[in-house]
Amino acid sequence: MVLQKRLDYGFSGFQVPDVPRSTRSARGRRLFKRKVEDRQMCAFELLATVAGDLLQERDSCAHSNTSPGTAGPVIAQDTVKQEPQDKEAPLKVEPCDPGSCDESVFVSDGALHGHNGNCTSKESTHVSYVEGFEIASNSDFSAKVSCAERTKEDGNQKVNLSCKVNGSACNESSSKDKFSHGIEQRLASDEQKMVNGTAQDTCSSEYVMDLDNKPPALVSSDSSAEVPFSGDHIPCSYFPKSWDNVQLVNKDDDENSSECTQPSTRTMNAFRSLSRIGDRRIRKILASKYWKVAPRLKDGELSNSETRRVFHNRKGCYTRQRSQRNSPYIRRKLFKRCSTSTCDGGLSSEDISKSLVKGVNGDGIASVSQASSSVVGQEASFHSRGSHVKLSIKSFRVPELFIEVSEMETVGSLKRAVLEAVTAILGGGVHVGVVLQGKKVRDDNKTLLQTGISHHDKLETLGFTLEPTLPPTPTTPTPTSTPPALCHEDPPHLVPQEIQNSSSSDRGSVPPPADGSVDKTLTDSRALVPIPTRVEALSVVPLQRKSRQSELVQRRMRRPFSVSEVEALVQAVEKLGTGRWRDVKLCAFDNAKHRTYVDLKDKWKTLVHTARISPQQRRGEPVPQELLDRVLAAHAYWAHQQVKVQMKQQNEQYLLI
DNA sequence: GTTAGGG
DNA sequence: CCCTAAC
Repeated sequence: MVLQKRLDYGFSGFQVPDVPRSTRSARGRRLFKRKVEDRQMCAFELLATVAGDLLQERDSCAHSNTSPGTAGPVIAQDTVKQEPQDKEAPLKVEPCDPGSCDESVFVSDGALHGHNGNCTSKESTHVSYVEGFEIASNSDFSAKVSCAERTKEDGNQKVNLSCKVNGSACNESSSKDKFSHGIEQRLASDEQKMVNGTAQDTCSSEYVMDLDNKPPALVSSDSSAEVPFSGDHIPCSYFPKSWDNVQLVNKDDDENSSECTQPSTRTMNAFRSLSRIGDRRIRKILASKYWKVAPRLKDGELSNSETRRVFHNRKGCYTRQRSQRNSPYIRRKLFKRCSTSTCDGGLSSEDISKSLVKGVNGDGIASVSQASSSVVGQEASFHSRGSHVKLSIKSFRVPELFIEVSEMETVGSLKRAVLEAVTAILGGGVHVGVVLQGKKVRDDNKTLLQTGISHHDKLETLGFTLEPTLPPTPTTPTPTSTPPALCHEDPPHLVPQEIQNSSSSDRGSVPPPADGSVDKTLTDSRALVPIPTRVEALSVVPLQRKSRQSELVQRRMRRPFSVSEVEALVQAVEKLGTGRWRDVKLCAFDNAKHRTYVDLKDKWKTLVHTARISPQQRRGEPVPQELLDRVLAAHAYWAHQQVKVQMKQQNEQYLLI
């Protein structure tokens, strides 16, 4: 039995066929490839690793998952049951509106919170989706439940979301009712939009329904049957509210998930296990140097009231978030680091104002809005002492990365490809832009107040962008006429200001943060860390990882040689000759950190080439012909010298022999 | 780390 | 300007 599972991880467009690899047909592979190609895949190690492991686990279960006695996409109610492993009360999920969910049901997750997913259902016919989940704590339910059904007309999935969730672990009945009611309300409100075909726009932190053209219940009892893509994929459009609260289930689940003794058990265990894997991966990533990881919460650390607040917050932000395009973004709890420079009022992290950053458009803009949807219980209090604008950036829109994988590639290859794509971007510099009311704030020297960012102003229109360090308007110092230091004239330290100014932009380095208060705030907060962003699609082919990766790595800023630099180079080469580029560098460009000896060598190469072509063919800032003549002369001279040296050496060797 | 050369 | 083989 292959269960339709749907795990959203905050990325859109990542699809994995729900079929054991061994049974994946050629058609399936083609479909998969097409899917991968059609939908721009987003890249994150998180995504790759999670998805890959999901596949592996799912496959491992699917292999032993045949239930020959079962016909059609039906899972008996009892098969969905999960044997509780802990003493916690089982999570109970049931459809509240059988009429609208007659062919579909529910699935719930409880695994992430330490529940064991003891799910029961009424009138269930098949498990359709695990729609997502909120990871809150192990003391309260937070499963997200959805129903899906196949429309009889066109086979499209119509989504009926009228499910009732009862978290039996939640002892407070009012809380339960509130939660259930909230779920119902929210799901019901979305149902209409879903059916109306706006589901693609429902990429929200709550859930995303993907109106796939595939029927949801291509669930076959025969795992050997060709079920290349049973409408199942891992759209990865959902990102749990707070990865920090993702809790690992107990380690015994590893064994349970591998046992796969019962279809439902297998599935649920697999799901739980997969979720945990995702968590593990997520944690791994979040623990990387690119993230500021908020303190982990231990199991049970969240009280029920906190959980309820989480839910409430979810509800609060839902309507905003669901309006987002189905675009990848990542939700992340980011505690603002309270440093003396940013929190001179002595505010603790609890004082951090609460804002929600969300992905907005294709430009990778994350906008900040005051919202009561703080991920984990941060209070929405603008502690505006000293008129500080306090922002808590919780998410950034993730740029789309196009991952091209051969259909013959393994999931591992895919993972590596995605990883490299991400690494390539993260390895380079990313700087932060500020968008206010849709306009990019370019003046870094303005104060927040002057820009219109203050604690008085509403911050809904404030957004941030993460951009490659390639500056659209380079702040490269304009070349001056002052020639660089020359080895035979000036001491190396007397390098023109032009070069010295450029010295801070060495290869791979991020331009220093602007002194503008906007950027200062952001950089000081350390909340804006290089989440990969790039507007253009990026592609990676696993088989050509190296070359592809090279395209992805942040390129150095292009810094055309000024005439004065050329003159310095020519002069140095005239003296030192070609082939001693390190000496040339030390002699004439010692303080020009952005000019490596390789650069000088390359420049000489281009100078020689330029001197040999007609002036009409030359581009860029014209180099005086006099300099070019000297280039040719020096080049010829040193070439001749080199020949002479070689001849001499050959003669010596000949004489020795 | 440098140099040389292809891309 | 990048990459890398060769040293």
